[in-house]
Amino acid sequence: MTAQPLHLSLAGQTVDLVRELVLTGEIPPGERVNEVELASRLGISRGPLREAIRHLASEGLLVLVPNRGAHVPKADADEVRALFELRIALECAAASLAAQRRTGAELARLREVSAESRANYQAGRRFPHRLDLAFHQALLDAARSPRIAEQVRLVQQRVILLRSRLNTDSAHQFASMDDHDELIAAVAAADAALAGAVMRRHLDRVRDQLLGEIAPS
Amino acid sequence: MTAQPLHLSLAGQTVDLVRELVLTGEIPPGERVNEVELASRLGISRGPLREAIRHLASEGLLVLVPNRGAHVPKADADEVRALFELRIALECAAASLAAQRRTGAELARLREVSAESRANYQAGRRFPHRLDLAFHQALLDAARSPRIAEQVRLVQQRVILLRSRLNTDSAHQFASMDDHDELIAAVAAADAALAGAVMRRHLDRVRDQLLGEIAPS
DNA sequence: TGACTGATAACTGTCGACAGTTGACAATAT
DNA sequence: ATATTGTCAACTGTCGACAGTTATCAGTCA
Repeated sequence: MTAQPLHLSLAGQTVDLVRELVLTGEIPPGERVNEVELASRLGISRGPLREAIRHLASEGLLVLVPNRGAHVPKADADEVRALFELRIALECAAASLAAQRRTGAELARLREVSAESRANYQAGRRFPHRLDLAFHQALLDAARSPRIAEQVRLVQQRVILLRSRLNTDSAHQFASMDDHDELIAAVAAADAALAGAVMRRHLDRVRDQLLGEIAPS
Repeated sequence: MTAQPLHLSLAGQTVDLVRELVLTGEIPPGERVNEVELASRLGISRGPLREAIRHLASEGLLVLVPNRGAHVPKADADEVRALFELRIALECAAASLAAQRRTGAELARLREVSAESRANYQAGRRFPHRLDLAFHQALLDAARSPRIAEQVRLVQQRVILLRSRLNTDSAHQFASMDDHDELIAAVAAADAALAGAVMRRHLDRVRDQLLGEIAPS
């Protein structure tokens, strides 16, 4: 009953499992990860767990300290700024590419996500984070740049880690939806420069919002 | 004689070691990596080697296939284009940031590298790849964006892997040095938009050069 | 002669155990 | 009472061995 790589290797499954533990805050920032304890809790050996930990460390979701194991990083304002410089570089490029390459179907998908967001919001519910991610994902699909998409996914994970237990206020949500619609307009007009500029303004706003919630805590 | 984490863990050393094997072409593209053989050749156990392999895979220097191990990826033209879309996004952003943030010392360093390149070239020697890397590194330092710098390093590695045994013709080298000097001018003038644009043109050229050398092989 | 099928060898995936290091606690001296 | 030092427990780093999977090759049948 040792190996069962029926569909996905044990180490591969463990990566997703531990990733979820980190992103949901079940392993809170600053907390050290005990290999033997977590391994027995997951019912696996330390080998695959170690591989999973190393992998998540390469994604930036864990920090490795020699002989002292891994822990979830807790970010300060400087880290937020540095991370958003990377995110802005990637997503602005993606927005420009999307404006140049998008097909009609991809444009329709963007409008679909936007419409669902506004419907949700006007029905009194909040703007779910799920739909925000869906929008950025749809834009990434339209950009059709697999290497950029890869990196954006990794950066988005780290951003999620930052905002894991932060509540977003509704004024900012409204502004975000407006940004999204402006982006759709730029992409529809095939205006690469404008799409990049709008994305930049959007992410600047999101970053400042995050900074405002982190600093005075 | 099992563990000797005197300064760097065995797995950490192995990462650098295998990275060198891949980048120098000692393990050529397409070649499969045999864990037991390589482990015994390095005089270590399979555990640390596996961790090193996984790490390099996360850097894009190896590709993992379930139950079939790892191999060095060999890139086609599409992969070159996709990779350069990422590189352009990152390095253009870095160039713009460098134009905004550079100090006098950082500017002097850029000019120093450029001067050394031209001296080397005019002395009849070729434009060493080492100096090209040094220039991009100096620009990255001037940008002072640690997260972007991290990713640029990883992308540059993958580019090195592509051009591992390609000879660069001297006309292109001359053009590259001109691009570099234009970049310095833009950075010196603190013109972020121009710096980004020049970098984009530079990398477009480098990409096309690479594509020209790969296609007819 | 060619295609199919079963055995076999090579390799990856996983596990349990040992060795080395680190931080904390307690005992002692000042 | 405080600082110092020796001991120890907990944890990470590493190893060798076993289990499962995949690809190759020989043998058989049409």
